[in-house]
Amino acid sequence: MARILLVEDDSEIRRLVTASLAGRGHDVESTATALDGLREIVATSPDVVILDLGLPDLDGRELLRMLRAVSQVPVIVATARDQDSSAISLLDSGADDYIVKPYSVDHLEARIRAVLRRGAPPDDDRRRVVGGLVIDPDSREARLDGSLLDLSPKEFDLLFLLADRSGQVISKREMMAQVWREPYGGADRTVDVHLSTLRKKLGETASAPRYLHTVHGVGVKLVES
Amino acid sequence: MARILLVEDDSEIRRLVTASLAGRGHDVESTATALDGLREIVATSPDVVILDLGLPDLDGRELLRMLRAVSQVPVIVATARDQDSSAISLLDSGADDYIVKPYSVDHLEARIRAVLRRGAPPDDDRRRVVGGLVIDPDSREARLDGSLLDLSPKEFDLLFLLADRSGQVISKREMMAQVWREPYGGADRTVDVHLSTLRKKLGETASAPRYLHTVHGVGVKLVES
DNA sequence: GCAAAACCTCAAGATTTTCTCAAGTTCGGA
DNA sequence: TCCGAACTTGAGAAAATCTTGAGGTTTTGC
Repeated sequence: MARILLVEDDSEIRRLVTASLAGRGHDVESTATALDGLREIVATSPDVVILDLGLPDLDGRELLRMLRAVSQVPVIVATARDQDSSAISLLDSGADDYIVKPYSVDHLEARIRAVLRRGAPPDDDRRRVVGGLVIDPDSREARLDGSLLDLSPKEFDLLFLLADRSGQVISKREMMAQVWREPYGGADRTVDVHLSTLRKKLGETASAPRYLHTVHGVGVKLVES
Repeated sequence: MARILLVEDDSEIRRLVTASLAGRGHDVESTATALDGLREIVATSPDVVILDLGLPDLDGRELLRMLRAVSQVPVIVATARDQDSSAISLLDSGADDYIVKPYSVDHLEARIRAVLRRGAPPDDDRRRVVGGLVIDPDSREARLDGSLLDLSPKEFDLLFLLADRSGQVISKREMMAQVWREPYGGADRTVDVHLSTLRKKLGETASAPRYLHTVHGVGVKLVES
């Protein structure tokens, strides 16, 4: 199911956890030291890392920092109960979840599933992608070439409408109907203004468009280049 | 009734106890060595472990430590009378109860029922982790960077709702429906005020959010940074 | 090439939404 | 019953957003 790297210095625990996760169909590697762990992460890019604190060679926070410099792999930190708060505070140092020892393999596997699920794109996401544009109505985030756009509500709705039917020309009347709530007439300049601000935020102009192409006398369509 | 693992090197005792517990409807496995016992625990996740001290291959305390590293299974330690004090001291090494040999199966079964009743560890927990935020609806505890937050009921429910769908924008209407029980309208400022107190307790403000991000005209979403 | 129509953009004013404080009100337990 | 925590409500201020008017630019039709 998943490729897992266990970094744990206690060889007995390592053996047991490895065996039981492998028994559940996972592909498990393990190392006894932080440095070996780092090496392994770089070499094999596992899906999840389970990282024991209290390793002999490196402090956990230190390791996480180094790890995050080279990888985005989800990390589950395992810690003894008396180090509890320390582990939790690692969550904002780049750890994705934590588990308190002693832990059952059931719990561990639940955590693994959770972090994997978290990273994986949700089943039904309603994202729209057009060229370098990504528009996600659930988080209401729009990105252009990876960087977040700061859009107002109407701007976002408008962009999503256009992206949802990218390639098609959409009339201003239809925009008025979909984004605003006014199906009747009222060909306002309001739409124009919003299109204008959108273009500005997309880094383009009406006369040199990259995405928002005016079709004179008809409407606007969203296509790349 | 229960799935029981007996770890006992004396084959005669093993046979007898197994037979009589099985005769009372339990599902009993047994092993003769500590290492086999560990393996069996990992493989089958029994409900209770009855652990004889004085096993040939490992010291009891040692075994308990290893066992606790991988499992939360309740353990009843069985010990000969002359080792009595040693068994009691194991109680704080992770044992859940102890029984002195020779014991009757009646007594043993009473102990088994007791430890099972005392606390079946929750199968799965429904914790949500978002950055340095940990929200556990089972204990109704929320932690920020490891320290416990003092939240009122509504505040907790609100935070959990947002964390449960972190990354997604949640409308105030939906909060009203989920946290309060008023699916109809009621554009109240109540939600606003609770969000405000939440932000205060999270050590952030609306204009400089760390977790609770307002999406103007739409709602609020919980994401880190 | 010319005029009309359509379109674009700016900037100021209007509107809506949100935030927070403070003052009630309710509810449950001592 | 009384007290206190929790919740609700009201109001004003602050933000953010939306709309509108005016003027300039591009396109279309002739």
